[in-house]
Amino acid sequence: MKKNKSVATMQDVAKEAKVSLKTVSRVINKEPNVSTKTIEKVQNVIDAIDYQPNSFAQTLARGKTKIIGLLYDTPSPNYISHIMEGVLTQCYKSDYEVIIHPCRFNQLTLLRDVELLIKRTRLSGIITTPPLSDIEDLIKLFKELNIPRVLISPGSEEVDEPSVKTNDREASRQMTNYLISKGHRRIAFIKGHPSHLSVNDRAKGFFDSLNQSNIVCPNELIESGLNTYQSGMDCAKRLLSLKDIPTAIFAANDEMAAGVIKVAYQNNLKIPEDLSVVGFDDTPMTKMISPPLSTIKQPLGLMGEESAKNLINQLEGGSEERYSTMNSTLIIRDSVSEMEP
Amino acid sequence: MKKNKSVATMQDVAKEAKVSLKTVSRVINKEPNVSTKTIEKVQNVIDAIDYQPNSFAQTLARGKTKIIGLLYDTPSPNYISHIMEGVLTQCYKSDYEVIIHPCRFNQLTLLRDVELLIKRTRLSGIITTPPLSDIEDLIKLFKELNIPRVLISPGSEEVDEPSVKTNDREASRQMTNYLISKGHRRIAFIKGHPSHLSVNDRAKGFFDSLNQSNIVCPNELIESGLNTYQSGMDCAKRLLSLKDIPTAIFAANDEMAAGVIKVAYQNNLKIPEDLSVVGFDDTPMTKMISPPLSTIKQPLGLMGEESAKNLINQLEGGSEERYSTMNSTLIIRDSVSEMEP
DNA sequence: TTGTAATAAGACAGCGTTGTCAAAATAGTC
DNA sequence: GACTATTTTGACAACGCTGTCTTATTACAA
Repeated sequence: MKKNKSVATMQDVAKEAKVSLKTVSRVINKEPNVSTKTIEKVQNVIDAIDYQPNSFAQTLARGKTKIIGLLYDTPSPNYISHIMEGVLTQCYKSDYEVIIHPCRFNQLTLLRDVELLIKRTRLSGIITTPPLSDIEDLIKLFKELNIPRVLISPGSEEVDEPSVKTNDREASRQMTNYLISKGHRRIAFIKGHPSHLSVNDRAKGFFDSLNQSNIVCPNELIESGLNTYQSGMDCAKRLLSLKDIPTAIFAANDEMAAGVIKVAYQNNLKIPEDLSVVGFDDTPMTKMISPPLSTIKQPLGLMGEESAKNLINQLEGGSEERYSTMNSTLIIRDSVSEMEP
Repeated sequence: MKKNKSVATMQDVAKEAKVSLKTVSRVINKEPNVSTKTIEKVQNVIDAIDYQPNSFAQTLARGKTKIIGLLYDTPSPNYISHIMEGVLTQCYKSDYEVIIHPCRFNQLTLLRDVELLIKRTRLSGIITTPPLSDIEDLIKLFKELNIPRVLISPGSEEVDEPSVKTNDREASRQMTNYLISKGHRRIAFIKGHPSHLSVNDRAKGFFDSLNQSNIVCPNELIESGLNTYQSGMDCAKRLLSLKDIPTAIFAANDEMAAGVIKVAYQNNLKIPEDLSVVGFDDTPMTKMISPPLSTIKQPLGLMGEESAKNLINQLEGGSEERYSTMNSTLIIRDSVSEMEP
């Protein structure tokens, strides 16, 4: 424990600036009641010796951490990396650390696992991504531990929890409107994984639009997939073997839409001439398949930022909105054709 | 600072088990010279009150952290999320925290930024991903700060730094061999971004194979892209407007390969009948485009694990290999045709 | 049994901050 | 100029753990 070449400490600053430890502390934390002269003096020393406060000592002394946990469960790489980027950006600004924690949705130990994480790392707040945002037991745990939290895209319409949502239902409605405006009337929908509630909001928007236009959708046109490429193919196979196939298929995510396109080609259907297809998520591959897929884009980075903002706000006692809704937008490419009248 | 309902502390354990603080500490850290009876007694109390050591106090007292920084610069979501997964898995096992830090490759402040990160969070070790692994100034900084590190896929052949590499050159050679075995002789190659050195190892393997088979590759068949879909298209446009177009195109990554396929279709070429295409990376979209793309897969998760293992080993004074090489493997799908003899 | 070595347990001082409270300096008033 | 307010600074004890050094206990031999 020699202090030979180790990092500069508050002591060093205090000694050099000829003030007390506490005064240095005040300057660092921008506490009031320090004369500008002193601030300047101390700040100069800090800059000169490139002093950085030891966050562990700070944390210990303060009795609370500045760490946010981001919980996720094998989402698409695209999803998590953009959300993460947003969370990191915001936390960096506000001087919070982020701990990324992969969970397994249907693992028995999930709850214990998360509880340990919280206790072990003294997380000050938590952000969850789907499908974790819909696990009631998890939310109950948060409540019990009394830990501030923000849920990203929880599925159920009325959660009484701080959350960041997107207007997916509305975006779906618009997309369906768009299909209708192009003359489509026989439109199929492929729902997402049953336990991903938020993905299933998308179906609601689809029906909203149909109802609005008084279009009746026969049951045979509603399929239920598992969010995967393969399941998209499976659903498409069924849809395209109907006697009267749909003129357009709306898949609840891009991967399934890609599966649809694959099967369509196998059935010698041209896209969009013989079949229009749209997806949801605007994953990078949508630009690379043929034809480029029309889809809906969530502002993932912003959602990440917003949830961190919301959480930090809770932690620092602000009183802003607990809920926020962000806009998903239609991305129109070349996978939808105008129907002949 | 009441100790009202806060978390259990070592004091609590010590009092309850009727031993000294130090003894509890010994049990927790599995230090020697504690009787089994005492261990059991203490452990029981720990379990009973669900005590979790305060890592901040530990860190402060120990004088060193157990935190690993993972530096990345806007790689593909697929790449970073899999690497991250591996790093997290390994660190979790060894009880290290991970801080993910996005950097900007060509940002002026990069060095200062990283230096601050290290000082501020007292990182005990660092893992870098490409292209950061190739920034000499960055590595110089690490050396100056004397911080343990592992570079993932550094480009230059002989780095004297702990690193985790893949045998991309060999895999490229094999892929090229495969093309040759299918009867292709006029094969084009699209190189990657010039500053991503590791991506350019892939070109070397290509030439290795050609040389081995005594095939001469005219300059017009070598293009240089930027790792993006768009640049793949640009290169393809040039290649496919040659008088004598290649029968196969090997792109240094999947995105560029997808661009090639796009342009090929625009030129009314069938794939693989009229043109064979292969990529590199096995990104998820390779399965979803038509035809499914033959490519090469890096064991990203394992690479992440391996780098964390390597780093932790350095930190804990082990003496294992500083370098490791992992195997990338050919993934054969349907984008290559057998040439007529 | 006594003496000695080995083993087990404890006392206590940090680690680098911040919070509390008291003291000093300054400003403001009559 | 003396006397309050007010603002600015400082002393000192936490925070919860680990390292060092001591002391107590046990094991073993003679």
